[in-house]
Amino acid sequence: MSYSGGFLLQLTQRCKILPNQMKQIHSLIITNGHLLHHSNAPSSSLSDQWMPTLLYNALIHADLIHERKVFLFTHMLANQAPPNSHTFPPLLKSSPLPVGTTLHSQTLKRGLLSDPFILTALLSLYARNHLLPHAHRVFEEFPRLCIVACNAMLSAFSINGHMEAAVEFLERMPQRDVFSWTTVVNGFALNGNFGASIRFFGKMMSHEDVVLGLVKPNEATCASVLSSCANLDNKVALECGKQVHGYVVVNEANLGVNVETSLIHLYGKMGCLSNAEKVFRVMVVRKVCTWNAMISSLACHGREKEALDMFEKMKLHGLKPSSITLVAVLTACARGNFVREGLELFRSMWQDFGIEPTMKHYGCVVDLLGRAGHVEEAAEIIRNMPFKPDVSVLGAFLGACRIHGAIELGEEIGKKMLNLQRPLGGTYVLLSSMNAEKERWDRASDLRREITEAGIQKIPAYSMVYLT
DNA sequence: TTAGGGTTAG
Repeated sequence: MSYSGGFLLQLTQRCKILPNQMKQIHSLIITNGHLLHHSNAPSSSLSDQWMPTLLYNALIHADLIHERKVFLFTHMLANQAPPNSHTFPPLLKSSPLPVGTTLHSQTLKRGLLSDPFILTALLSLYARNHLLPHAHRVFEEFPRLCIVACNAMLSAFSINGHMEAAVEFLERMPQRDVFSWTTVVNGFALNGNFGASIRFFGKMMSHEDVVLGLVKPNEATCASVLSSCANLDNKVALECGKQVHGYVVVNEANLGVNVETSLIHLYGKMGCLSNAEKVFRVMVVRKVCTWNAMISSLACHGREKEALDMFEKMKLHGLKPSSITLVAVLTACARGNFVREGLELFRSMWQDFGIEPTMKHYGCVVDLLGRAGHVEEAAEIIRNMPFKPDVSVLGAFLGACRIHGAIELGEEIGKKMLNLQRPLGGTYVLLSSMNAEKERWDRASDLRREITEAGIQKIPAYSMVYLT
């Protein structure tokens, strides 16, 4: 088996090969008596046995697709190019658990298991597959403690929800860098404890690491804490977010696209649309997620038409909408009563953008039809879904049934919802209210009684007005 | 000297 020059060239073009790597590849080809002129050069063949470990490593590192990395790895073994400590980390990083464990034994067999880069990659492999004890065992294998290994261990605790252990570990580390602190700030957020994430950021800022100038929060830290502020959804968090915004403006030459996107998300979610727009307008680089944040902010605050205009603009900028963009745009359609546009978009999203509708998209389109009074069509969508609807989809439908008095359909779906998961007080209340509105008092009070009998607590709803 | 740890949108 052999590589042709054309294949090699294709591979190197697809991968991000550095100039000096390219020179190495080129010189290899020349020393083998073959010359590459241009892309459609006659396919000169290059025997694999001349491709040394270094070249395979460069290709494995550069390739974006895991399967191709594995292909190159097996190719390398078949051609007696011995893998070394540089070969495994990029492979392990993209490996699912079964492949990763095989590679683990390969490193053991080849005597590479004391290499810190390989150990870090193994630690992360087990951590992201929720095998914390395995990760910890790998951590103990490190011949020398280093800060990167500690940070990987911090991340392992965070991913697996052991935040107390993470904090304790961080406090006992001989030294911490900005990665250490960011990992924990983000860890709390990962586990849904946004308040703790913000408080921990505060702790970081008053810790001697920062006070003495040993550590300085960077874009990742700020993006992470801003996202926690947005998710916490209260006035204190908005104020905290504004402080972070101020900090970044004073301390950095430019904010960076991730911080800017988090700011748009924060301001947009809190209803400060003018602030969100101000950030958006002056941005130099905008990513798909930036547009997503702006579109959903507009969609959720009564500016549905502008959200749709923004979507058009995004496409004009040559960006490819993501699954989340479609959720935001469909939300805008549902709330703005753009039924035709929404349905068209939903039906063509696969064809136009290659995006498969998920539960969220179904939820949006059921909401879209339901709000507009097309209850039967909404039911039809649910019946034809390729997977089982969850409470969000059924809930949107039930809401529509209530608004439009479709009591029979509502009862049917309501029952499904009650069977689907642990009974939710809200579902009973909604069903009961629907019956009450139709003056079916017996059924309404039965449902109310079922709530008490099942020992379900309905969390009282509340509204709040912030004074600015 | 081609390598390891933390980043935003629903």
